[in-house]
Amino acid sequence: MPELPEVEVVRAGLDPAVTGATVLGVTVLDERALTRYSGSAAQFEAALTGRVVRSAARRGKFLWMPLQPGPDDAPAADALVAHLGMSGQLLLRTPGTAAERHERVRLDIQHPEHGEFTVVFADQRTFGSLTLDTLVPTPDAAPGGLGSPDATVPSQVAHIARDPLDPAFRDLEFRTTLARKKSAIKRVLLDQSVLSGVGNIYADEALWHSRIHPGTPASALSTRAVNRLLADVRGVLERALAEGGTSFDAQYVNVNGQAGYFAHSLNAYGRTGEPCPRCGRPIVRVSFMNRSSHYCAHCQPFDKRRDRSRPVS
DNA sequence: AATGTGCCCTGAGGGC
DNA sequence: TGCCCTCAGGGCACAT
Repeated sequence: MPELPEVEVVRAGLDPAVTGATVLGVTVLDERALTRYSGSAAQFEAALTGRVVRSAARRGKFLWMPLQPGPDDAPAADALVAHLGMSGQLLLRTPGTAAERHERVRLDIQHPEHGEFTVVFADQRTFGSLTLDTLVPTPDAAPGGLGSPDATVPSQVAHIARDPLDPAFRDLEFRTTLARKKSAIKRVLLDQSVLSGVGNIYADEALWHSRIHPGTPASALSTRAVNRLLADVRGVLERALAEGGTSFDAQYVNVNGQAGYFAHSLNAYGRTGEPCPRCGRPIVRVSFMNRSSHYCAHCQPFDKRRDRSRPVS
């Protein structure tokens, strides 16, 4: 559920507290939070303790905190990488706070000016994870992501495309890629190696704004349609960001545990059976790629002969 | 190479 | 009351 706007809210909340802070201690309460990490929980704790965080950075839905170089004998770890998965949260708490319900990892840090904080990684559905990773140069020599001081990304994030709000995102390359893709446009929007940061909610919203059926082959879209879609993707992401993200339940929150307000602004996602805000006909829901797609069959028409989605009873 | 499918996980909510 | 089912879905391993 956390997509680009939600993850960016977390990054922006984390950045002032962690930049320049020293990791005083690390506690792994549940090793499932380290599925992307090759070592043991003890190794993770040891490798991170004592390190100094340089910033909080983000590309798409991936977060990372570049670290200042550790001692020469320390294991190679250039950054702490976090992915929230579906239900992950990074919370800023005061030291000694009681454990969150689904707390998986706790970092105690000390900021040179703001004092001590506890960074809690909590995750109900355990699809999120933390890991330590090396940083590799970006092929285009542009900054690795928002909040990254240099042109590097964690190696595990290298295959993730830049997100559409990244100044180094290349619209032309995006159009070229879409022209070669025969997959449904909804699938392509969710492909983080094509563009990152868009998940099920904002894919449905952008397609609704652009009046494009989610099953339309990407290559069938005109240049004009792709440009409109990209503009609508950026529009929904920016508006959601301005409202602090989307939340349906207690799963997505900022670093202070507060929910965003964008759910009130959704036009298609989660509105099955409700009138389309544009034409008044009911929003329909189909199951597609093991996910739900919500759209207006009138405003977003499609040639059924090429429609790969199937109705949900 | 490109495309599509299945699975990891927990808790909420509906039906009976 | 409680049990079983479905749903939420990001990312990746795997199959074709």
